[in-house]
Amino acid sequence: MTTRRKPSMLDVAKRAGVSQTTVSYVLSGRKDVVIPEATRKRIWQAAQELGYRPNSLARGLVRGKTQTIGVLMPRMDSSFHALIMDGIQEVCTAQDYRVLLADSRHNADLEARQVEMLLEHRVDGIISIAVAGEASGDWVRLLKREGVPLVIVDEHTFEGEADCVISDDVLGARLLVEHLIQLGHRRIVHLSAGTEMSAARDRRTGYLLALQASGIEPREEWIRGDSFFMPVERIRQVVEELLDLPEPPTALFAANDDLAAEATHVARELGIAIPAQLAVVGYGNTEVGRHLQLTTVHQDPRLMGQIAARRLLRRLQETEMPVKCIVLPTRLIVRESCGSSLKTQN
Amino acid sequence: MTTRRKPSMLDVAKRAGVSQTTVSYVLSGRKDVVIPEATRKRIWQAAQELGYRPNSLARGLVRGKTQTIGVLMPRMDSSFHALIMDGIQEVCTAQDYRVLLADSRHNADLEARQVEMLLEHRVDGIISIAVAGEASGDWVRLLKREGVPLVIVDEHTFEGEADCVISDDVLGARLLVEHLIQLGHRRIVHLSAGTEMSAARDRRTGYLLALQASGIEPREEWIRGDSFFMPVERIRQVVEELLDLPEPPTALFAANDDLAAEATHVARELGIAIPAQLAVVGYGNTEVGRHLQLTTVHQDPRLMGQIAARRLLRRLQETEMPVKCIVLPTRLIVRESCGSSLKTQN
DNA sequence: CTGAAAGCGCTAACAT
DNA sequence: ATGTTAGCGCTTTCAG
Repeated sequence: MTTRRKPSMLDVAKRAGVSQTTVSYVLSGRKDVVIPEATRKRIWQAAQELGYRPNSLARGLVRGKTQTIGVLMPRMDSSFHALIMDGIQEVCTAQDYRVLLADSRHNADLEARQVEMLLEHRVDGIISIAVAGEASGDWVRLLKREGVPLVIVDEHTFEGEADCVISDDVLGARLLVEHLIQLGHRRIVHLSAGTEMSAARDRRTGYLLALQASGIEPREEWIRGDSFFMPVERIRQVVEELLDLPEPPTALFAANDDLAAEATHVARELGIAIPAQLAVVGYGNTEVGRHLQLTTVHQDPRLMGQIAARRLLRRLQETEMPVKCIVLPTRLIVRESCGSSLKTQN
Repeated sequence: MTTRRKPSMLDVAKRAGVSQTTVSYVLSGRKDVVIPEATRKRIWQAAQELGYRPNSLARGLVRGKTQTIGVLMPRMDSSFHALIMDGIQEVCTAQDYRVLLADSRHNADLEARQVEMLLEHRVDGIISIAVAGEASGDWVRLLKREGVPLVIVDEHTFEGEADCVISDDVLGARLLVEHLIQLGHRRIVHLSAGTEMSAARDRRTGYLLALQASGIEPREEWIRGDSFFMPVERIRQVVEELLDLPEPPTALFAANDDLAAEATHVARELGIAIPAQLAVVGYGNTEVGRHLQLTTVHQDPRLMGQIAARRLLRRLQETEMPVKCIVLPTRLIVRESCGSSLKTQN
């Protein structure tokens, strides 16, 4: 049995009795060349009969465009990242763009290599969900030099060098903490996600701003934690430190809902009643937060992904648009975990 | 300013004073051709200086292999899917394979088109996370005909036609329901995920098996629900039907933790105490389940993804391996939601 | 050990 | 309205 080679355009051309060019015109649906309906029919049919399948590698090679974007992210594990991806996918699938995935596994070196990989694949543009840190500036600038459009989601460190899509976390955190203050809390601690990512920094900033605006002097020991991705044991340890303070806090603001959930557990295990003895608030309005009746700030990761994808696809067309930073509004979601009697929808 | 074309291998060859062939040998690291260290050095340096970047489209075109696998899935939203993806990514990144993503958005037609898309991109193989249903058989067989390796995760409908990686859901569900029965429950209802997906069918089967083994006659009205992806309103409605039965259930087995979480909420809103008046158990051992102290069955989606990827990559090498179905073991996780006094770790 | 040459499958001037 | 032709950037016999 001879393994039959995959049919090429030339095969289709022969069978339809036309040139390869005509086949190309018809099959790639060019509207600018006029080709009689009869010819088109013959070609489609020949392609059908042969089981012809276009080769996008060849097409990409000659066109210099691949209809593919690269998506770079630390890992595909948190639901926040997954939902951003879902938004990106939704837009890309609808606009017939493909998505090539690349993860950095939270490693700056790998991140840089993955960018190279995406470039070798000649992606038309890149969306990066967060970045590994300052070091990422190297490849951000590389992309700019090479003219490869880039949109960064949930990180504004490189604002001005690339488009970005973020949510207004300074304000969000501030609203949250002001709410706690209004409820009478004065000793409010912050389970932070460190200073590497802008989202984490912004939330800490909003926290400090709220305290200061109310004349509460923030204490150094009130802020602990260094990443959204601390291992569970580390989170628990940090929470314990926070709760074991000589003057124990009456409220805890966690940098996201997952951290808040973990804090809730630790507190419960320590016999601390929530919200009676400790108010806990999170950030992000995730499923976990909903199930735990956590007061939080709403974020819409899927929407962030959609907006980022739309922005990128648009920039693929209009190359000269000025770079901008799209800031999504935030809003407070009050639930039981902070002991407030006020209720909002959802 | 002249826009300089991207440097090609030929440019590197000229600069290094060798032929393109030699450059190709050196840059693609072929061990079988002997090339003096001096020449290699010159070539590497020339490439460096020119900022040469290989073009994987061209390479893929001539090689007929792309070092890329396609991953097909309904949507990138549930954390279950995200974790499977994470496992796949981990293995692929480590083995220097790329991942091209394709989602079907829960639509059989789109799914078939996405398979075509992946084929047009000449992916070396495909992993499908679940499938849209019976109709997917068409493309499953297409891939087989075309010799494109396929691994299906969390679905064994096409067992025998493609490799698959699933968990032992019949047993898992059975263990869960038997546990409830041991606790004294007799009226146990099932919030089902329908019959389209094998995982959903298997859990229902395990449920029925457990009842029958204990001489409990399952009633038709005890089983409600038709998908893992019902909108929240639909879930709530179904749960209410289940709880409103003339003879109300004392226990509810939900097809996964998310459904169980939703059921928990509905029950609470109805003033039903959990676990005192209603035991609730889920499936999957997700974060949500953990936070809600849900009794459940452990699954490891990341591991499923890793195994699927390893299997696929291996099959890319050894083409003739017989197709098999890899079944992962399950185990019960007892927590508070079922009112059991027994505790297991985590 | 290195090079010349023939494609891989497709597109896009440029004819006709 | 369709065909001719020249690549896109790379790999791979086959010669030397």
